[in-house]
Amino acid sequence: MNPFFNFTENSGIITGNLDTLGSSFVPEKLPHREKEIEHMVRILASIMRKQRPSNLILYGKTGTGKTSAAHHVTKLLSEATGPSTKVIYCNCQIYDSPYSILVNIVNTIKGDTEEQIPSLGWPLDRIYLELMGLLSREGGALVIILDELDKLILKNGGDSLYVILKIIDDSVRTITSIIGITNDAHFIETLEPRIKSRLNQESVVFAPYNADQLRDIISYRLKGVVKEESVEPSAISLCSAIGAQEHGDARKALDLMRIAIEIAVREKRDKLTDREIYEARDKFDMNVVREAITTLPLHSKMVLLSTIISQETSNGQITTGEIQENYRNMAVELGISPLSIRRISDILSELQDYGLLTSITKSLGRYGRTRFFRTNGEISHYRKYLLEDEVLSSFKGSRMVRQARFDSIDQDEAEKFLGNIRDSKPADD
DNA sequence: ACTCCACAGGAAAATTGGGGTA
DNA sequence: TACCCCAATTTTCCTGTGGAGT
Repeated sequence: MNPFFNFTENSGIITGNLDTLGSSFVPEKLPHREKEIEHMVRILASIMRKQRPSNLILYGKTGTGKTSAAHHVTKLLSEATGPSTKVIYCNCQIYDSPYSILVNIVNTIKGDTEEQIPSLGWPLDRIYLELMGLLSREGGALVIILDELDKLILKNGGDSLYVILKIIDDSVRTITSIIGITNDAHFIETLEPRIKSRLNQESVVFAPYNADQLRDIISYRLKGVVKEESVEPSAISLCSAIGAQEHGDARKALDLMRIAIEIAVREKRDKLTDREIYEARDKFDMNVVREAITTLPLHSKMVLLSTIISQETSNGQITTGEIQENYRNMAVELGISPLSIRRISDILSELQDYGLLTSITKSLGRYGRTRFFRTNGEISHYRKYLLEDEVLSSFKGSRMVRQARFDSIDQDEAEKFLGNIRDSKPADD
């Protein structure tokens, strides 16, 4: 018997495609976002009158439907105007330079029928000219969706945005407009005035969903995917409650539901209850950490491993200096040339951004000012995921000895020093 | 009040490596 | 093949900083 058939036969509770619960799926309707969508439509409607609309900025936390709404509205727009309107979606976490964004725009407009330009090698102005050529040829309208716009500003100031705003001015035959999406409401304030004024934006705020709204959303998305009677109402409520706790994050709530259904199918259970939701949550949290760690570049992994090794032996928070030292030793042992101290400092900040580490900056007076780091999750999990790396797997059995930076100081002082660290309260950010 | 530690983090220079061109 | 351009990454250099010691 082919083992794969086990998975087709008993999918008792499933009646449709689970992908519709994924974050990339754009549903027909977005419950509880009617007002926001109407607002967006009203502004983009200028395109129908061959006028340039204001640029739109969508604010809201993750999983509040900003991206879905942008896709939804632009899809409606395309349907209304036909192929003369081009919509380009650009995630600024991936396309984070003027260069890569322009390449993305040009290649999307060209589509499959024309030869794409290479993602590296061409000078910026040549790509820009190419784009201008395309735009004056195509006419119509161009809507550029810039998702995670704040990441773009963070990375290289307003430069990228400036280039894109320039497209708007320079494209005479094509109406060009931007939809910026961000979860950081303050980022606009950090922009240079010349960019801020050119952005002349309308903003749409996406408030977090509450548990009731999340329940509606989940129920709506579940239609046609699973048998209605096989999902207990309390499971949906629980799922919504968890999503509501996570600042009204519909993405997380839907992800949880999807994982829960997968668990139920795999375990051949015929009902979806709270139990599956709880199991899904545990799995979800683990997966996020695992994904974050295993996809890290080698040097970042080494820095993280240095951190957890130090933390294990000192059972407290450890300083940048200690991590640096461990990292260097590790590099020597592996025969890899270490990165500079400055870079490690940045890597530590990155690890913090990923939520793998937390730090507090503390001044110890005579003993300097430094950050104290601590892992966020289970050290054993971190270690397990890190050691999956081929290069780092050689550290499996071996225990690295913490470099005692107190060798030169006497024991009392060292104790006092450690005491300080333990007593220190985490900063409230 | 002043010093000085051990860094943080900004800015600019240097390196790396893909891709085009002669 | 040698060489130029370019963006991205990393290093080098630098100034700034909070608070225990003095």
